[in-house]
Amino acid sequence: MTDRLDRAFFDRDTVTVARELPGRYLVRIWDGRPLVGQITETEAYIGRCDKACHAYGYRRTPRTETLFAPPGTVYIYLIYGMYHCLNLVTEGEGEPAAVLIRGVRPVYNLDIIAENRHHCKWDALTPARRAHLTDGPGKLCRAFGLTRAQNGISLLGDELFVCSSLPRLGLEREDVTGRVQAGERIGIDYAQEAVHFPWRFWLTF
DNA sequence: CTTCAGATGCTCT
DNA sequence: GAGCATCTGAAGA
Repeated sequence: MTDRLDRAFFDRDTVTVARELPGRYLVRIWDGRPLVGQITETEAYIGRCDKACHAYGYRRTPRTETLFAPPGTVYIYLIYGMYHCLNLVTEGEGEPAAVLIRGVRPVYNLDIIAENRHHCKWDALTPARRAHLTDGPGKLCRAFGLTRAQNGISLLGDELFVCSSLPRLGLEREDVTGRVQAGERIGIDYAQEAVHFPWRFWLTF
């Protein structure tokens, strides 16, 4: 069986969830096939206390409505008019908070992932191009076919979910706790003191 | 390797 | 109308 992360995993402190997501597998069912990426980079956003969060101070607007949904809900928004960002809602219901997935490493159905990004096969990509295929929030959404059409869906459904292992695909659980680094978040210069919160986590080699 | 400009449309004031 | 949780290709070092 696949050990899929359930609501209880996401119904915890957001920074803890963000720290524990690297190394797990993001699974997107695309045209009936699983596109899989190993999560490599995350960031925590917490409405209660974080000026970088769209729902800072419990700000409730049409866009932030999804952040108030139950833990395990998918929050996707459009950024810079052309890219999407994937977030996973955390903490208790009514606490607007989420983890931004900033990067994954492609591990299964590589040809489809390459096709979605560059309209070519995986084998046609240079090592440098492979390394950067899904290493940004906008890139991975493009590669995994995620848009606002998926905003509000649940990770407990069958379109998109996160697993600790996928034995049927030969992907075992990895304990990467010793390889996770923490640092400041990216691209939030407007967020004053929150700029320095060490709420970004990434996998090292 | 690095910097830099430009793309593009939604969201909230 | 201003700004945005980004990415790309071009140009330079």
